[in-house]
Amino acid sequence: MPTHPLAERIWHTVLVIPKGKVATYGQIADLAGLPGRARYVSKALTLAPPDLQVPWHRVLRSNGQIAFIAGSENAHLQAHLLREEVVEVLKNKVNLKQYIWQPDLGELLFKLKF
DNA sequence: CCATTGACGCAGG
DNA sequence: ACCTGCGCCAATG
Repeated sequence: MPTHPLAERIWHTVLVIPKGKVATYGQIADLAGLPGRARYVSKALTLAPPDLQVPWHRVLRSNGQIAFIAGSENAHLQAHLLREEVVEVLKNKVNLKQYIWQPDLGELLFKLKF
């Protein structure tokens, strides 16, 4: 079982997104200290061990869209999980104005130890 | 070692 | 709103 140090930073950052809020891939990369590596966030999420319970469904594209192809199984699952926590999903996308997570940096610094 | 691959982002047109 | 190209870079084969 190989270990993924960079991916772990991503996982822990995503774990801090509150229920009912969403973040973007780029935002998570920045907060995790990996600016410009939005693509890697998606990769890391696929590697996340299930027992960690990473709320991957709270991560969206910079325009609020669900990254999976519209209509795909994954897209439906993500939309479902979001609606379960009262996040509105219309046309495969979320209104970021309304649901974007605006973390308190002090708290973030406390919760993430890097 | 070299090439390809992404659950991306952004600037243009 | 839709499309195209380019930058990005760890991981994979």
